[in-house]
Amino acid sequence: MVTIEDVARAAGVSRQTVSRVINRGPNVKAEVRQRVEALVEALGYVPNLSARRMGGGRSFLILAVNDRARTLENWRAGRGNDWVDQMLYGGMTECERHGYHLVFELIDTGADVAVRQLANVIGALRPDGVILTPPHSENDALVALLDQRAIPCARIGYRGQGAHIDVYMDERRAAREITEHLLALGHRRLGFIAGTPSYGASRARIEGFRGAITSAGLPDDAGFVRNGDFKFETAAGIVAEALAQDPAPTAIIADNDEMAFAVLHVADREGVRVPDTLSVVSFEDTPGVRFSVPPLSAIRQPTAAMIEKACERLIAAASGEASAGCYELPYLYLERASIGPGPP
Amino acid sequence: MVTIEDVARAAGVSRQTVSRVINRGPNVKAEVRQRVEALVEALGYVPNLSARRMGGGRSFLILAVNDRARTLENWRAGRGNDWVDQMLYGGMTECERHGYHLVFELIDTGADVAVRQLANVIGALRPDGVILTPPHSENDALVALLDQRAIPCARIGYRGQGAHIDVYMDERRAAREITEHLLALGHRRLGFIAGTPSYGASRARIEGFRGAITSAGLPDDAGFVRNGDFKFETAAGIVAEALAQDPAPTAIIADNDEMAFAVLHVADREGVRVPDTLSVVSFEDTPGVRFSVPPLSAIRQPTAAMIEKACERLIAAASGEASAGCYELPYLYLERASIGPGPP
DNA sequence: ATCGGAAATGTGAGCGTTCACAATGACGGT
DNA sequence: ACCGTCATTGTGAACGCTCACATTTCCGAT
Repeated sequence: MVTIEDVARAAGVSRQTVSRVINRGPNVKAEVRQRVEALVEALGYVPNLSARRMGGGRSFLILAVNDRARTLENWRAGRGNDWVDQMLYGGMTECERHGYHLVFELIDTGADVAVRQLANVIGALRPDGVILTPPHSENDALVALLDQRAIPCARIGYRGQGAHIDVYMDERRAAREITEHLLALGHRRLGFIAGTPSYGASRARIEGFRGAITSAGLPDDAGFVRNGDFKFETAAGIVAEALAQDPAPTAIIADNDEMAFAVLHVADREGVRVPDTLSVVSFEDTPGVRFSVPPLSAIRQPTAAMIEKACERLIAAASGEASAGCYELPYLYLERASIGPGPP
Repeated sequence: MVTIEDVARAAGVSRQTVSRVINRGPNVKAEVRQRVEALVEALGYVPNLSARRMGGGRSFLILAVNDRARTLENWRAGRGNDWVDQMLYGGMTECERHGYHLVFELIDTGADVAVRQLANVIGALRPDGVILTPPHSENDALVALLDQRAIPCARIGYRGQGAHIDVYMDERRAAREITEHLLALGHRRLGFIAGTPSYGASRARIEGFRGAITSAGLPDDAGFVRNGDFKFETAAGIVAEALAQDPAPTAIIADNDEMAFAVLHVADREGVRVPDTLSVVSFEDTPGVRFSVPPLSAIRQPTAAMIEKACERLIAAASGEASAGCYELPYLYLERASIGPGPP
């Protein structure tokens, strides 16, 4: 393999000058820079990342951390992992732009285990930045560890005090807006099937849902909230019960696609037409929703964009820029056939 | 950060002895080994991968290469990327088991570009092994580059001469078996909507499909083949035309889910009931198929298992074991409601 | 011509490992 | 007690880069 020394020799300069050229450092004569660049190209020289890291302390690696249980569960269930997929998309694209590489790892949820596992990974890899996704983004012990090791950290789906890089969307506003949208369509009896309360975004959405109902001057029982667990079966039970009420809800918001599918399924079984007598909206928008019958309207987290932003800020941080801050990204609302006007 | 030297000092041994312990080398007294291991744990020592790579030539990195166009297209279309997702699952799980890390990269399709891009990535990362997925697994220039750099390489979905690590499933047999299954159900008029002919697996499946028809003693026109492009629209056109034939096919096999969805869509539009008068099978099985109406029967590539196997063999190769060879993995056939008996 | 200072370039050291080899220790056989 | 052998441990050097600093070159002002 050709090293920096080979290029230096060929160009008749010292390795440090070649190093300056690669790193776009100042104080290199234009003529020399060109000559070196040509040689780099001609010899096919590619700087060795390990050596760069040894010499200069930068690894050109960004570590993206996901929750093991949640990720594996999706995989094992054959359910796919759109979140992971979107992360990869946003992360890789941005990393590539800056000559960085993305390494994806899973760590467990428990506080102690998580810290130990993260310590191991950053010890081995020495990434220039770490992306924490829910629920790890809410784990202060992990953030403390990274702070102590002076590794910049970006939290996804979490809004802190501005001392770190926080990238998120406004879950509450999204829930509020979609609820207002349904109210404007004439719905007066709404249901929200939430996920587990431990899920921060879920709590925020419930707030938004309730807020919209209250602000519209409607009685509290115009909108009911039930906690599911993101699973089909549980949600199906909740839906069956809800549809049996009198008056029955004319619109249901589900916290994720699987539960929204349960709504469609039960509605079909009970002879309730969607969207004619029941409107359905989901808070996830995995690829499958386009093929459900009818296709689901959904609010989608800007996952790829969030990870892209996180990478961008982390790389900036590694380059010495000040980059902490709170970055709110807009969500997408994708209206499809599962939503329609309320009762006359 | 604590280094090997710190551990050595604390244990009262030399760094080389600590190195032997970490690498499970021979010739270390049990008592010393224990003492060192305890200290490693106590001090939280984690070997620095960059330094390891500098000293010993091993990077503990596996590089997984995917096709950029195909991957990005899926992402941009909001279609998700089950393949990538499955790769990650199988790859990470296996890498983690051996203290390895998986790095995922995209490269373009053209021969020259691909070689240049791969050269850049392996130059920077110096991975201990590279996984090539279709269509790169069929690109000899890439394999030659890796051979020249002495980096072990695993090809997914391709069967070579045994000089490399090839991991694949028998596409032809899968197609043959599903066709035979349809014939056994009484279908006598079958259609195969293939992808683009440049896709090797697609060609193999066509062979299997035709083989089954012929072996059953049926005339060639009992099974027709049409080339689509994996896209909904094109497939929809093909299906509309096919269903208008007399006699119309009673079973259609599609090369991927999107085209299978097109079959369902057109059938519904034309008033053809699935599975009553038309059976549908897909060759992909992304998560969404479970939610289609009716759910699609499908043959699924053992993607995660293939990548897992590839990683396992690559890591073995990096550890000095002989590991080249051809590894055929079993596919899965998932029968769902889209398939039924043929006409009486 | 001379000098000062900035721009351009070069030099030694060090990053944390492993390698190849050297040195020491232990143990059994004579 | 002594030697050979093997097991165990230690020692420089090297890997390919960047850092901090030293040196040289250049240019305009005196």
